[in-house]
Amino acid sequence: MGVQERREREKEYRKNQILSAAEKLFLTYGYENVTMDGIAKECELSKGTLYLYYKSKEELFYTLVIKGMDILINMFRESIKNEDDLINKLRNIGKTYLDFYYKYPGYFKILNYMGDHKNFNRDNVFELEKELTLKNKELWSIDVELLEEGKKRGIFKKDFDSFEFSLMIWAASNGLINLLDHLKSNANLLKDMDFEDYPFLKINFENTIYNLWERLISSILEKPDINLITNENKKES
Amino acid sequence: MGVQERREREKEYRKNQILSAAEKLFLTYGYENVTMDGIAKECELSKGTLYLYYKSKEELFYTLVIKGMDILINMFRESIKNEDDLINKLRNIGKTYLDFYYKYPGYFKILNYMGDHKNFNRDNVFELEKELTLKNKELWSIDVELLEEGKKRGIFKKDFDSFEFSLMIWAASNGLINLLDHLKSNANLLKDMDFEDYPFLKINFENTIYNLWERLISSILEKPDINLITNENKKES
Amino acid sequence: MGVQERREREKEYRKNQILSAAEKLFLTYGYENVTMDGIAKECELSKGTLYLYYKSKEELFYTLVIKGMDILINMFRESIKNEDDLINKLRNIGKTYLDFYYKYPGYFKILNYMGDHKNFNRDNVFELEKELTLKNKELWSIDVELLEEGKKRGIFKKDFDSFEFSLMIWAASNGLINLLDHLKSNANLLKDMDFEDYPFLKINFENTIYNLWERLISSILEKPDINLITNENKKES
Amino acid sequence: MGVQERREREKEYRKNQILSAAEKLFLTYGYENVTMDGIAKECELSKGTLYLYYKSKEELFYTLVIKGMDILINMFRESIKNEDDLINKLRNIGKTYLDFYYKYPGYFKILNYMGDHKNFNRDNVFELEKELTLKNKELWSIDVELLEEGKKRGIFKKDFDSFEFSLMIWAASNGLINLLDHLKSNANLLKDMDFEDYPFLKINFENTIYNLWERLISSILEKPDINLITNENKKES
DNA sequence: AATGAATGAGAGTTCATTCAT
DNA sequence: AATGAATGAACTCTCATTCAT
Repeated sequence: MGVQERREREKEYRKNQILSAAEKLFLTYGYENVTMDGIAKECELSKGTLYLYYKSKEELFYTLVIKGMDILINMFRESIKNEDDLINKLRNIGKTYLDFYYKYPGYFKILNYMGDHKNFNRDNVFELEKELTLKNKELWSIDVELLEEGKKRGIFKKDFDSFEFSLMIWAASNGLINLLDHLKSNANLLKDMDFEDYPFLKINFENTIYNLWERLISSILEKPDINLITNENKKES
Repeated sequence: MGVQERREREKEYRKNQILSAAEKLFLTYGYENVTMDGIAKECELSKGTLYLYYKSKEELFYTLVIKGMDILINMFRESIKNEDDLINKLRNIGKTYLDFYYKYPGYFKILNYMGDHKNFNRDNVFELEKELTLKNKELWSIDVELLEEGKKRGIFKKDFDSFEFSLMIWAASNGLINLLDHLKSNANLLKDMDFEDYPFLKINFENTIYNLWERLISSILEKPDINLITNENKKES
Repeated sequence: MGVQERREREKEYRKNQILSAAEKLFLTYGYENVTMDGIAKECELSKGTLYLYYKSKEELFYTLVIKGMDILINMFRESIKNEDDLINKLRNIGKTYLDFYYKYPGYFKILNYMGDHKNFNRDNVFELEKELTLKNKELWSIDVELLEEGKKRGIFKKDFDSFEFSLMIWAASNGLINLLDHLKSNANLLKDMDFEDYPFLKINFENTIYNLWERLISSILEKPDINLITNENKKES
Repeated sequence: MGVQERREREKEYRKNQILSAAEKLFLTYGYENVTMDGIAKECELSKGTLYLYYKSKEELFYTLVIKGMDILINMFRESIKNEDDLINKLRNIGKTYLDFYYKYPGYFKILNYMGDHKNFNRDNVFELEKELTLKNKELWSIDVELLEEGKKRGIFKKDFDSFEFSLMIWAASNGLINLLDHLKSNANLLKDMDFEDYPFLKINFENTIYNLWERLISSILEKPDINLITNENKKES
């Protein structure tokens, strides 16, 4: 019946309404500085209603983390589907991670420096960490396969460990984006000081992260004749 | 006179006594999982006394962050003092950051992903962020100067932005160490799953971070004939 | 007409459906450990529907107490209907109270130590206590009449107050059954201690309560030549 | 020092202050209808202070139960210390139980029909029930020993089980006192109805309970020539 | 008649901070 | 200077009841 369908839709809508409010607050203030009262006020529902849709604050946060991971994985898969060139595939992965941050800065944060599991109940931590680890492995595997294939085809050198390189490039990207985020979220603060002319406020991070990937990719090329993206041809973000 | 001096000394002693207890607890359990009661018990003073020396829990934490930064800055300075070779100086900075993590994992954490400022009072956040930014700038400047000098001497290429590169290499290192820390603190969890044979548990992180630096440094060398540290000559940690 | 009748029947059916669910839960878990959600789930109706038939959780419980009292009264009446001997009539009343406990332990409980009226609204307490008192009076009157008749017929002594004796024998029985119930519900606990061989775990309560009645009845007999039920001829429960 | 002593005394005073408030409320309204807020208000302290002296609501209640048990045991011991006659010793025990109720009605209630352990944490229930059972056994043992000695000396018949009789007389007394208490606490209610002339409002319970004991003791005497306390020589309470 | 989403007051407990001693 | 008892606001979570559909 149409009634049941509508109910289902409304239910889904509410769940999202709550999740959005939670996302906004968790990302801004961190897990322990967000209260259920706060989330209730943010989504203009009563506190009791929150518990109709999520059985605890923990579950609400947990849901957010899982959702973020799924988005990320999908974006990675999409980014290499229609690209044939091996090196470009690698590049796309790098770009995609930055894209993810731009599109979903909240999720990016939650998946990163908000990811220490506080006093979560042990079962939740276990499951959460298991899922995160599996997804991460999946993510890194994409790189590893590309690198291995490149070695076989003689595009990449053979004297490095593909998994280690994959981990390195991924972690490094993470570090850069985190820095970017930190600077962005403190931008107003920095302006209130006398830091307007500080060099890191003028950095084009998009370019910097491409730069990082180019340098690292270049370092494993059998024939490193590829032109780096330099300051001459960077895009303004 | 002597009396006042003694008083001053005793006051300093108390402040340190309290800070040591706070350090032990904050660095182990994180800001919100530590109570003033806990700190009082740890340093065997009464709760009231804590407030005689620090005006709030916030200030106590704040003091620790600053202390951590100072430690880091000093380690950086030390690491290049007695090294003449420009490239080795750069390398030393990379190594030092990892050293800092190994020696002071708690401080590393509070300077990084514990660095989201909770709901600190605005004045404290402002000052804290200001100091952090200044120290960071100081830190990056060391790199920038080395790079600029290298350019002048013809050791490094001239087509890259020194500040951007400095930021990049530092942030990338940060990302790698964070990953290392995350894996370490979840090692037991990962073993409880069926992840014992997963590749990232076997990675030598010390080597990986050197590797990262070598690749990035190599990418800016005018004559990239330097041998990378490869899997053949890595150290076991 | 037929429609209205059907409606009436359906209404009655719903009321019973709800009451049965409530009965099951209240008698098992006690008033405060039962939620309206729980009752709704148990009778497979929505929570809102409950309020269509009973105006509050209180009223639902109240209805059960009254129901329990009616069951008890009926059992008492039945127990003496077909017995001619005066002394046996008295004995039957005693037996019946134990029977009631065995058949309806939940009702026994709510009529006894669950009978402290929580924070019921004053009107309900008033009415409840009024009905309970009336029923109790009815119950005790049965004894009183038997005793008075016995006095008249010269079977019982004349130097005691019938009402006082009736009260005494009833209250004493209550105490014994309560003890039995308490021991039963803590039996597992007692076994977890080293109390398995404790004497009260081996007591045959059925026999004990008969014993009590025999002793008390015997104490008012004009010719106390009646044999007590002793350990020799007790029944196993 | 005197200071420390005073502190100790004040601490003890506070503990009692809180316990008294808790006693008053728990006994009147029952465990679940009393809130920590309520207790705090009653003893004119803040809610937080309660937790300085008792670590939970449960512990507060638990403390009350234990305290009540100790009082009761002591009263029993005292009641037979200076009495040589065996039968009088038995009588004293009966009297003492009623005394306990008159002196400490709150504790009496807590030890009886408020004694179902709600959702207490399992460890507390276990310990509580263990202590209660041990004390009860101690209490019943006094009777059992008296009865056994009486059998040996030829004062009591030999055809009954001492433990069963002890249990019976104790439980019966309990039942009577509970009834008394129930009637007392509903006396106002009963007067608001048209029950002023109801027979149970005129019962002298003190006499009734003596009466019960006399009848039961009499039923086990080898030579039952002892005069019962009758309506002629009863005391007014 | 029946639903079940929504409410909001209130539960037990924690803890940074204050202040009389 | 040092104490630690006292505070009270804030926390997460529960649940009887209401009401639009």
